[in-house]
Amino acid sequence: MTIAPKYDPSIVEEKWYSFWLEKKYFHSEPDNRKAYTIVIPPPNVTGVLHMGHMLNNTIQDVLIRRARMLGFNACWVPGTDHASISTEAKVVAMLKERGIDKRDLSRDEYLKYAWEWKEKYGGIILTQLRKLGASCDWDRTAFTMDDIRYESVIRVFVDLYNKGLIYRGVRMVNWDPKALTAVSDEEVIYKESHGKLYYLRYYLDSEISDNSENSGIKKNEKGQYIVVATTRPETILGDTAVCVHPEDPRYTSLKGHSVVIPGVGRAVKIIMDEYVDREFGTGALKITPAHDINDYNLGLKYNLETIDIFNDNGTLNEHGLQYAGMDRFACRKQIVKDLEEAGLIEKIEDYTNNVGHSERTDAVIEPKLSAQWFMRMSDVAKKALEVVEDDTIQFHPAKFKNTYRHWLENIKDWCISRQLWWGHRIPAYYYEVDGKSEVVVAATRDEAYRLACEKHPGAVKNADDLHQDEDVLDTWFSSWLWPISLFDGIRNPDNEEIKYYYPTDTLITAPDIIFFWVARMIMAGEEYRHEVPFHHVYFTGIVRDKLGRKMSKSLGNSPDPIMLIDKYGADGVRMGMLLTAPAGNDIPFDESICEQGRNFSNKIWNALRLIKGWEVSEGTDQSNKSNKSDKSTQSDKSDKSDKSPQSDTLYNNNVSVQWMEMRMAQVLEEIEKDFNEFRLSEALMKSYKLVWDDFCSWYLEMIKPAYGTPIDRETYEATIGIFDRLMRILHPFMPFVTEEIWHALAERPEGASIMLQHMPHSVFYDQRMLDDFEMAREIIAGVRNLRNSKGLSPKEVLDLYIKGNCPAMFNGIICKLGNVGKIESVTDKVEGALSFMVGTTECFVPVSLNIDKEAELKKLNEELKYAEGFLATVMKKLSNEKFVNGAPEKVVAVERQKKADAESKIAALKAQIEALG
RNA sequence: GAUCUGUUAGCUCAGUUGGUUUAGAGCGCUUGCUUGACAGGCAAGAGGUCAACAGUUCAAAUCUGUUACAGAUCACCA
Repeated sequence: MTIAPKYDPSIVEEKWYSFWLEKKYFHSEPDNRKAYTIVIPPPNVTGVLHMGHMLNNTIQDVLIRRARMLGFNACWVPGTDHASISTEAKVVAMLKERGIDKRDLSRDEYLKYAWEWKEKYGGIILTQLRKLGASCDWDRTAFTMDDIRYESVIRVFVDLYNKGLIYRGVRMVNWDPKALTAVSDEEVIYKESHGKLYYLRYYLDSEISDNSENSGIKKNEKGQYIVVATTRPETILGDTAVCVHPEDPRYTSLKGHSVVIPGVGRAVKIIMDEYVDREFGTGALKITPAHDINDYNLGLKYNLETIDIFNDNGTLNEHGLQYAGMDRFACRKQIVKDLEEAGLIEKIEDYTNNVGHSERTDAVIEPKLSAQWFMRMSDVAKKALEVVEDDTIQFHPAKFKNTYRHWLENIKDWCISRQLWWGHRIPAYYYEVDGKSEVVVAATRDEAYRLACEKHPGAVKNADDLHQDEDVLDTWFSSWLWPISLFDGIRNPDNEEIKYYYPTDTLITAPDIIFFWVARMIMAGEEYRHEVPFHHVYFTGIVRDKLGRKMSKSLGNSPDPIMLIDKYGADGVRMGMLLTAPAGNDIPFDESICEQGRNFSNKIWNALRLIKGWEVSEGTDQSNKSNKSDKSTQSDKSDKSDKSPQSDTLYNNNVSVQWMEMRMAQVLEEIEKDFNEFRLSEALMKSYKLVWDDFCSWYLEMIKPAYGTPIDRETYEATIGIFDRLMRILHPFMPFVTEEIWHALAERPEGASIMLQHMPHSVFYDQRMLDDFEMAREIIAGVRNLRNSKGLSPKEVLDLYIKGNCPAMFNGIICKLGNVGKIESVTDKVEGALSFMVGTTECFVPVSLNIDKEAELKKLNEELKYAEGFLATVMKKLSNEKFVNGAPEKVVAVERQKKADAESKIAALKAQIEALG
């Protein structure tokens, strides 16, 4: 049988993924096992797979595969969200390509195109996830706008409206002039931008006498004026007042006067309010109630006129005078030019401030007054905070609790309406009564009609006369129901599935949507299930490039994940991503870590090749295989005789198997702990080392038969069994290569899969034996080091004399791996031999070549210096009376042992130095 | 500006209620290997005054305070 020397993931991955799909091994139905549920953070339909998805979904797959192997009924539900704003942009672009203008379409016609687009491109990410090995229950694939989810959203809206938690009102909202919709506070990203601060001259409409020295009133040939600083000179068109601080001596004389808006000619009142910061600019503030939230509030307080100067798309409307029709930024340029020419600008300074941008379109947000729907947050926020504070929901890492708390304690009402067509249309219906608009909210038009008739009998003739709200709901208003609506828990709160799968177990997501999504899911869970939606939230980091920059399309610094998979295999990429990704830490991504993953697959592959290449001998003589190995300890070196186990292969193999079993149990214990604490990268690293270091580098070398000789069946079987379990441990991380190896290790029944096997559990292990092996390992390393540093050939057989404690159990293994001819215990040091120490044990290796005395002395003196330094730190403690009396007995005893060991080591080193010198 | 979190080897990170032979891992680096599984490999090795200072303690990478730097979240004054 020949196996290719290099592992080729491409064929293997294709093969096993189809196998899993065909057997429906990812599918889950409620049964009598405990459920372990994960709902995917729905990627939006406009996206393609990026590195963030790779990380996020790899983690989900690891957790779900592990849960499945631990005996849970694991269910990972995939899906996508409709992303109203982003999709709108895509669909409009598609229409444009076909020569269609959105404005020429009716709502229904437009939606037909939108669905067409969604059907065609909306599933790309989910398809790509299959290449990653994601074990999602694809039969459950959901979409935020499919029937169940759509209806759930509408019902929730109606319910919250009836509970008084949803209201409609005219407020200052964040307007996205590109998407032509309002967005929520969370969808505004403030970016530092370099602008100008313009100092404008507002002339007084009438002369006043103010002779005070520090008056803010200036004068030139055209008259008296005050200076107002602004970053947005175009908004003067909407000014309806100028405000100064009532206690600002510069402006006290202005009380009751008016000033003229430069270039506009309209006179506006001077108002006095403490809101103004006297230190900033000139201490005089122009008030534009229609375009600034603070100005708006002042407008309400002083009953100012509100002049909206913008159209929805950011151009100026009829209030923009000669600038009407211009874009707001073009207008700014022009108005500055005009004012300058008119001598109305005092000065212009460079200025840096933060400007809000739309998260989706990057357009500069325009504060705008408009009628929108809002959800009251204060009560739901309180509950959502509680369950995180008391750890009913645990965040990993926990530091995100702070961020979460801060947001919830300062929460504002959520603007949930969007002026778009693609989405869940708000179920509010309007009609007129005596010229006044009335509204009813109901899940269906018929129901709305019934309500309207009840409220105002005779006002509406038939259902078709009701006018439904044109707006749709924020996409997050559907995502926040995801853990519930996926199992139809809104429409059918008592159905089997919701009761079985909810609450879900772990949510894996990026920290940047902690408010958008995590917090709101918790609110929805409390509101509709009176139960949290998940018990753990695992926050991943952000994938960055080597230079620490975020990966983005515009920078072009993001590798194509599918290309990476083609190059390194899905297992390799999965491992690469996870190795450097402790929870919440950013990942400086470098392709080379995927290479490490690929190399690991290859290493496992080659271990298989080795084992499969062995000839197995039947019916071996078992004479030397008594159970003495179990009792083998340091003390039994005396019963070593001519029949020593040093050359007894069966004995050595038996010891090796025992050691490997215990080592595996020990590491499993640590891995289990890591998983409980969501330390996935640690768990992976430990698994990696268990396979590569302990299994490949040590265990396989220990039992490897000499060339051309067979291995005994018992050891062979044990090795297959160990390999089998190692693959199971690794399977959640590297599903493909482990499935392939697992099948190659033994004949499996038709349809068998590693993904359905039980995860090995830690069992009892003998720490003493593991410690003894550590010592043997150090002795082997010592011998190898001697060869290396002295230029001795690995082929030259050396003898080893040991003075001091040394467990004999591993002597045969030391001989094999160190190429040692014999090991003898001595009571005196051996003359003319090279030496090294392991702990307090001295090892001597006689060699034929001349010993470089000087080099030896140098090495010994360095060791001596270290040992003496060490002893000094120990003595410092022991000579401190307070330590000896104050520290626990155990700690003092350890220090005493350290002292004794150090002293014996120093003595041995000194003796060796003396012998040389 | 406010709050929070960090700072440990060249890089990325562990280090759990202070004490376990004067700090661990992976990668990288250095040296030597055509070793009958694997150069996508093997063996060995070097590398850190735990950001700085002060304090608490018998004992500090670990607890407290100050400073410096970095990051995150929120807010934002024209």
